[in-house]
Amino acid sequence: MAIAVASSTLFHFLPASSDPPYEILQTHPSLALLSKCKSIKYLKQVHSQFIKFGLHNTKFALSKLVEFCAVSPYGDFSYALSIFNSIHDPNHVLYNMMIRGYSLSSFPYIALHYYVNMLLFGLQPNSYTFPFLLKSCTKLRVACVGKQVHGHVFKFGLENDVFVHTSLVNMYAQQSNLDDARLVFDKSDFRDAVSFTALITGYISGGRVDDARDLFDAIPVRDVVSWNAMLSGYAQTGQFDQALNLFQEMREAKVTPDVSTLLTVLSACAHLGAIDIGNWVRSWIEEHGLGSNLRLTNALIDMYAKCGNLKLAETFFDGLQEKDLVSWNVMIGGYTHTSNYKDALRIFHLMQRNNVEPNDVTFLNLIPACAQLGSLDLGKWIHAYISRHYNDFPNDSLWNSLINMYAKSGNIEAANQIFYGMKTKNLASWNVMISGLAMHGSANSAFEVFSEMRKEGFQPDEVTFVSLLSASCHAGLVDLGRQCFKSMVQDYHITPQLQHYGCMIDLLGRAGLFDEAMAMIEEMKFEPDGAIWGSLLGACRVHKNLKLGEHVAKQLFKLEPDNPGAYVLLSNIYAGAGRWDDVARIRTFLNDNGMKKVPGSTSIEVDTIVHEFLVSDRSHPATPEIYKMLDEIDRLLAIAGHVPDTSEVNYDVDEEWKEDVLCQHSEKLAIAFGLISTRPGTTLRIAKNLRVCGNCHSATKLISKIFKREIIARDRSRFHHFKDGLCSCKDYW
DNA sequence: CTAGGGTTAG
Repeated sequence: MAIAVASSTLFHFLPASSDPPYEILQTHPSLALLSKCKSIKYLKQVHSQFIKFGLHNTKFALSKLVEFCAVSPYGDFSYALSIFNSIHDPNHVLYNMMIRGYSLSSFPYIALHYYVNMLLFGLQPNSYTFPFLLKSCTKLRVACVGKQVHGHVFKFGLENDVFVHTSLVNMYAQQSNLDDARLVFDKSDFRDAVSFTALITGYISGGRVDDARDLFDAIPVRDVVSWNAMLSGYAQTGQFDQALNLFQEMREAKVTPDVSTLLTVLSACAHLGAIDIGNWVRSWIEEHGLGSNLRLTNALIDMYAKCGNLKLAETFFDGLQEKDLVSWNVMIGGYTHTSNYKDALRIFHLMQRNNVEPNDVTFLNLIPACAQLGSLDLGKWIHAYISRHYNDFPNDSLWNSLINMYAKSGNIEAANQIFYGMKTKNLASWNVMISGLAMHGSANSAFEVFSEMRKEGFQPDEVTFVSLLSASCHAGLVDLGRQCFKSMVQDYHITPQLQHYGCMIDLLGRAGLFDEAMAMIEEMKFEPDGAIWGSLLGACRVHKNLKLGEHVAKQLFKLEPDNPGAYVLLSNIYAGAGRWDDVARIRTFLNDNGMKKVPGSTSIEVDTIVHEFLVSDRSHPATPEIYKMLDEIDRLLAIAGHVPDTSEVNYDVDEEWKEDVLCQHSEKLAIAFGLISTRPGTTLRIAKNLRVCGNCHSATKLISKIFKREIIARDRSRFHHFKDGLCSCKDYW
């Protein structure tokens, strides 16, 4: 039934009347309607009901209306104002409601104005007034106003009210005035979970998580909110293991978790890879009918993805009828975090087809995938999009990420352009630029950028030095590396970390300075990790140092018994020395233990599509044409005098087969595909997941000359820029 | 008519 909508003029200047008995009002049927109100239109109908029943000029009904309009998310503040303004003599309840409404608004100072008016009209504030007023003061963040209101609490003798007391504690805690918060807190006899939690939150935001925990342990009766506050305190400070321990205690205490609890716990599981607790949370969610909660499902997707169960993550993702931006972003991020870059791109393309607008988080997850796959076309598209949308509100991380992407895609000029075009650079911008140059073997440029960085007043950190040392390493500049390491310690007071030693040992080993490299391992305070022994083993292979190689391999096996790469490297050293029995022994060992080498794969982007090739891959639709091109390449290589070196083949097989596998290494397949699918003269950009092998390196040099193509190849650790039969690494890698 | 946590992804 449609009810005439009441205009606010109807109740202007109505004579004040005394309310009917409270009991009658409280059970009046029109009040039940108010709680069901979901829109301002419906509210006006309820208002008409009040008029119909003659309640419209009772203070009780009016304060109910004002409360709803000022506080409910479906309310309308201007409607609250017009009602309040129509009342000649508002009582303290009506004033309280206005104060409450403004305490929730973006103009909390107006609450103070109403408080002053209330006093001017001779009304006494009561125990309900101060919690609202103090909330406004909290929002205002003006310490002296809060102090004055605190004074009024004493003036009106309300300091012993639980709610007022807690509001005071909360206000001081939120204003980072922990001393006063503690003072008020300690003075009172009634410390319940609420005031404890207010103080705990203050300690947490002040970084004093352990003090917060002491308080938490002292709470007589903990409720969900106090558990959640402590849990999120641990989560905020990255102590996810502590958060999960606390959650375990919470379960033992039989406290029912709410949505906030579950969100915090799922995020902790995602960070720690704690899939068991994650599974428990999942079944809890399903048993309690929370499966349709979008935020929880997003958190579940994130948790499963970060724990490595991408399949289940995507099942939940697919099951979502209504996906929001976060759903898409966690799915893309999940794939990026677990190095499934092609899938990250796949989800993004799906997102595009569903007409969902990406945001900066989408790109922060997507750009590393482009970088890793060398997907320069998509990267350029993102760059253009970002220039359009974020130029006025620069997001440093986005630009840094783009610099990294261009550098990793071999386009150092574009990286430079963004870098020097940035209005504000942060430390990460400098670091990412220096590391990009290091990857390209441009040690000189890397050190030039470093001195610019110093001139602009930036203090390098340990990351900067990793990049500088690796630049020295890729260029084989032993003296420069030594100087840099020394300067890091003496001039910049940075204690060398394992990574810094790693770069130095790599540099020294690669230069054949094995004694110095071993001395450095002895000297450092850390136990060498797999990467260090691995780089030294690689150096032993290059310098054919069998004796040290065997020793180093032994150390590596101890650390990483399941890493087939170490065995393959040693096998290569044996093969180089012609010790085929040892090669066979290793192969048998690997086969018996079911250890498979990480398959080499190379990707190349043609017309925005990334094509990925494995060794001897025949899955590509253009396989016949690719292999035809491969034959042509081999024919021309042979004419140019290229003889494959078979010593690098890992397994003891027939010479003929060896050469065959060599010719079908993934990079050669990618290059063959690039040659047949792009116009003559186009630069080919390929990205390999492992290190480039010697054969492919010398073959690619020749290919660049024979086919007159620049080939920019990225391997696991650096770039090779092939042109006119030469490589930018000067055959040193 | 009242106070405390939570705004996800990087």
